[in-house]
Amino acid sequence: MPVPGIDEVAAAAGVHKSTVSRAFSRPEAVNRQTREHILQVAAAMGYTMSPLAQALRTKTSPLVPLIVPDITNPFFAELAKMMTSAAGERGYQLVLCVTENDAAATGRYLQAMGGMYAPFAVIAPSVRVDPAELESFGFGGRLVVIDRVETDHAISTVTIDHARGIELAFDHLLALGHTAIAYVSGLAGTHTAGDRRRAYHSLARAHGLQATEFDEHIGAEAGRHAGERIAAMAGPPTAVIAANDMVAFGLISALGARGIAVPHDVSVVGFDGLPLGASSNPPLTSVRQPIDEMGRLAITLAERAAQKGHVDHVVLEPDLLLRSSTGPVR
Amino acid sequence: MPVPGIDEVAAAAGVHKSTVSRAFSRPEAVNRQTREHILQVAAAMGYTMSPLAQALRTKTSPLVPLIVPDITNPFFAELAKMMTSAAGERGYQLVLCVTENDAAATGRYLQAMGGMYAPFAVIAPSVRVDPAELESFGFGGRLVVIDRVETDHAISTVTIDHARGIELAFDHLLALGHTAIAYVSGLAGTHTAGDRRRAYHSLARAHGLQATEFDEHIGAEAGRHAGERIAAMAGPPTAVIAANDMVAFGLISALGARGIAVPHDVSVVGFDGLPLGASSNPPLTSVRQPIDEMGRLAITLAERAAQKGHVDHVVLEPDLLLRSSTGPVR
DNA sequence: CTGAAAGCGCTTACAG
DNA sequence: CTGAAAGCGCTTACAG
Repeated sequence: MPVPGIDEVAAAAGVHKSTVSRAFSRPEAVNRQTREHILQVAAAMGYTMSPLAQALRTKTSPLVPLIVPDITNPFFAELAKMMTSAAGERGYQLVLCVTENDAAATGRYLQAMGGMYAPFAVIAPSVRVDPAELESFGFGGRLVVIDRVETDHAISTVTIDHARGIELAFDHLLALGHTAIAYVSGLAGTHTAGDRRRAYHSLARAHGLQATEFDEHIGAEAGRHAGERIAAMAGPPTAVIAANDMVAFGLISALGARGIAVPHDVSVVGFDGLPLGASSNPPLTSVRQPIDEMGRLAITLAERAAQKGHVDHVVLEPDLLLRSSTGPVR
Repeated sequence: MPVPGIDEVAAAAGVHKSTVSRAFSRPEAVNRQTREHILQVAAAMGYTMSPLAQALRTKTSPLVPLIVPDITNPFFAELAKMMTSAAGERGYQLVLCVTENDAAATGRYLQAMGGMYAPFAVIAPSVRVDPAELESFGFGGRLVVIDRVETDHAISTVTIDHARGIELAFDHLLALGHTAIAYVSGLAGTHTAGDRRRAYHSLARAHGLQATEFDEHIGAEAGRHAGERIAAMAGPPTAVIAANDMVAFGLISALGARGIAVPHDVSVVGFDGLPLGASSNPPLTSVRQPIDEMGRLAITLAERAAQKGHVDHVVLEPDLLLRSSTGPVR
């Protein structure tokens, strides 16, 4: 049997379709008995409203796009998971859009989702976004990006205090007696990337320590590459801060392959605090981002931007997740 | 300026909106000059067709749902990535639906996507799927599941030969001289899970070896738990086959925490062949599933089911990805 | 090849 | 509280 439409339900219930419509969408606007009868008839027929027709007519839909560069990156997977439930709790339906680092894809997704009457969008970029360009895709300021943005543009943002995160890692290593602390970059060109490495360099300077940065490749491969370089050094660092957990995994892997044990020979701290780090060898000490809270806030800010035109920039505090990849210098 | 509609474009181009519609949707049905003029005018106005209105009118859309239990699981993330491009190449738009292991969510997603006129759906289940129930959600046989299905139901499937995969791992370990080979389960109750563990047991029997199975918890936690148990054993196995890579990671982590080195003290082989395994410590030897091909095939089978009602069951061959987590028995 | 009309499945002022 | 009508933005036989 084919799916029944609103007219068939109306006929079966002996009312006009506008009454059926109201019974579903504005229940308080219809007589209780009528409504219950309609709902019963509808349920018996297996009727559900067409979200398509509703969206077309009302020019709004519950679909909210989350645009991420790569779902295979556990950080974004975690973010997607958290935001799916955050969105669901507020009556939205998250739709995950993956750009695969295609520069034009963000615009296409925004355009497409605008056509679906998405009320707003959230973007976790892989490269620095141009707010002016972003605004041109029909969402105006009904956008929140999970990164800083260039200027004081009308786009809300949620980030963590990256400098504070790096400081947490640095201080932890200092307290363990380390003075030869290196940094492995390996993030694409977001503000996030810049903020973290800048924080590392100014911390090194402030403590009168030599800064050693490894900055080739992206992600786990950056870590692996740095591991090879470190293994070949005459006076290698005794501790390394990785720009994120994936970088740290790659680093530890490459070090291990060359007989350098973590944390025995070198301490490593990651950044992100992914659950995956609890199952790495050794379990990874890492600066934790409150991903759940970031996701929740992104939805809240986006709603506020859409409804009242507010633009906010909220900065959350990271904390240090102590596991087993760091130890005293020896 | 608000987004222009088809009528405004028609007016600006001096034609009827049906001609504009044709210029976009059936270009060969309109005079070349007229068409080019329309397209130009439309482009100048920034016009794009409403996918919503199109879907409502034609009762078809390019949206195809991929339903997965957990996007945080790298296997599903990998699958989602591969299928996004496979779908894109064929003119579809993948929409990722995450159930979070909520049993009723699959039905809800199917229902919702049916309402969006999705042409078909693909499901990567976390528990054994009931084909009869699945068919009740409006997709009929326009469904492919990535797992075996119970009976010879009218639902297409794509899987790999799990028994062969386990055999590959087992033979590799045997060749390395291992005779005390354990198995860590830790998958939810799909056919995939059952096929793998059955294969292990029958291989052990066939070779006259003792079967030792650890079967508590799910995913990385199952691995960690097994690691603790193994560390406490009087005569521990010298090699372990993990039901998937996440289980293997957890296992190696727990073993490492107790001073048991892989592969020096025990060899470990995973299952899935995730890219992540290249950055683990040590890099993980694993039975690789051809995820890319599985994704591509899922789309193909689904199309065939939707268009011609064909149902297929294709079984792909895994291979062994040799990395560094296995070594000769000592 | 192009236009006029009907209709996809809903919602929402407007009457009553 | 309920019904009748118009309309969201398209497509597609049907005429011409």
